[in-house]
Formats: sequence, structure tokens, C-alpha cells
Amino acid sequence: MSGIELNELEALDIWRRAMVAGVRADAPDLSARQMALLLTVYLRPPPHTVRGLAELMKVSKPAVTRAVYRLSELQLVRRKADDSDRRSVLIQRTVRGSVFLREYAELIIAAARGETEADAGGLPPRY
Amino acid sequence: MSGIELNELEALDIWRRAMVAGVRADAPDLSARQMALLLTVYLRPPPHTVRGLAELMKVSKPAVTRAVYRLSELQLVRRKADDSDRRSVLIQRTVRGSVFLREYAELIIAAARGETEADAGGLPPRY
DNA sequence: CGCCTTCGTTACGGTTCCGTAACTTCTAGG
DNA sequence: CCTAGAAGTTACGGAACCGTAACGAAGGCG
Repeated sequence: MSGIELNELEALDIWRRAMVAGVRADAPDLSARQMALLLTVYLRPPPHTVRGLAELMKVSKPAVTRAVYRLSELQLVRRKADDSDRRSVLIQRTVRGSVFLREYAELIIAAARGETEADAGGLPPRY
Repeated sequence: MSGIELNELEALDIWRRAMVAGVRADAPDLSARQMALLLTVYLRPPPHTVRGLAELMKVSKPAVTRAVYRLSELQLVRRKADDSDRRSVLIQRTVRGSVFLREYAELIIAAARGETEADAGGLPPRY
């Protein structure tokens, strides 16, 4: 889909900048699984079910249930009963989640450009 | 340093692919902080101390101590007493850590290109 | 030598998350 | 109907991690 070419050092340094920025940020820090789930819900075509997400990420269903609970608590996703099969629960996007991910994307883009709050703010000597 | 230009969707989809791959992988799943720490040790010029890393990531020193313990348990980093100041501990790279990050870099690069094990392996319909 | 500061670790209480197993609700097939 | 199976949740015991606070070891300096 995208088609960006990077070398190893570029790739890792982008990752590092975004990762460190993420850790420092006041934003609710999501676990790797929660983040993976959130991104999947927003970037892959619906519908998204607990079962499907669990298989995709190769984790247990309860883990997905918990992640969805946490994310919906933060209002980053929404749960809705499936009318055609009421055993299923559809995990859907929210406005807040869209905003959150848009900001996260900016963070990654800034990292890819070589910017970071820390770098911008100075702090040259040891770190 | 790098200078890559991405748009939001590209950035997020790269992140998603790498994140999902990371969650599924058999690799020891590191927390965001552990990963940020590991990347910093390998990509920023030494020396690296507990204090310095804690300040950089804006977390408590014990958090760094624990992360270093966990990472050295996995042999991804190494602890060495500083001879010039024996209160300090220097966190250093290891062969295994280099290999690990090289593989991780490949994962990101593949994601940036638009590849994924899942995509390559088929699995077209719902996910 | 004493005193004070710094570095890193350990102790502690609390939070979050995990996977297995049991359970509820619903669908589908005979 | 009624039973077999599937989807999701809850219960439970255990593991990992956090930050504050207390602590031991080491350096700096009068």
C-alpha cells in the first residue's frame, strides 16, 4: 500500500523517536496489544469482532475483551451488538479515537522527519 | 537525521503492521518502555546510565533498573560497572541485542514496503 | 577523618494484565 | 422442541510493572 524505502538505521531511529515520545507523553499509555487492536479497528475494513481480532493477533479472547473494555472506557472504540447475530459484538470507531490516532500519526511523522520535542527543546550534550 | 516524508495513513499503517507483527511474534514482548530503552541504548552514543535514561524517558529510576534487569535477563543489554565512578552502572549493547534489533528493523522496513507475513501468506477475506 | 551528596537498588503497596476454565446467551440443525 | 456448538464474558490465581520511600555504596570536600 505505502511503499516507503528505509534502511535499518532510519527505521530504528524513527521507531525510537516515536517510542520515546510516546512513553513521555501524558496520553493514556496503551499496551502493545491495545495499540495493535486500536490500529486494526481503524485501518482495516469492518466488521471487527472479538473472535476475529483474537485470531488476527494470536491472543486469547478474554485478552481482546479486556482490551476493548479498556479502549471503550477511554472512548477510543465503541461496542455495538450485531443485529444479524446477537452473539457477536461489533467493535467500532469513535470520534475520539480518530482524533487520538491522528495525533499519534503526527508524532510518527515528526519522528520520521527527525524532529522530537526533546531535540527541538535543546538538551544537546549527553542525550 | 533521517528525513522521511509520510502521510498520516502511511504512518499509521506502518505502525499497525509492525505492532501486530510484534504482538504475534514469539519474540519476548517488551513493554513500550523496555523497547524505548533498548532502542536508546543502541542508537544514541554511550555512555548510558540509569539516571540518564530515566531523565530521557521521564520515568522513575526504579523503572529503569527493572527494565534493564529484564533486558539483561534476555541478554539484550549488559550491565557493567563504571571504573571511573563505581557508583554508576553502564548499560551496554550485546550481540544478541544487535541481532534482535536488526530483525526488528527488517520488520519495520517490510511494513513500510507494505508487506506482512499475513498478507504474504494469503488470508484475504475478512482479515 | 567526618559529612553531604549522588547513584543505583531494594522494599512495599497497589494497579494492570494475562491465560485457563467455567458460564451465559444465542444460533442452527435434526 | 431440544441439543450441539459458537461468541463473548466473568472468575480466578498468578505474573509483571509502577512510583514512593528507605537504604547501602561510593565519591567529593572541608
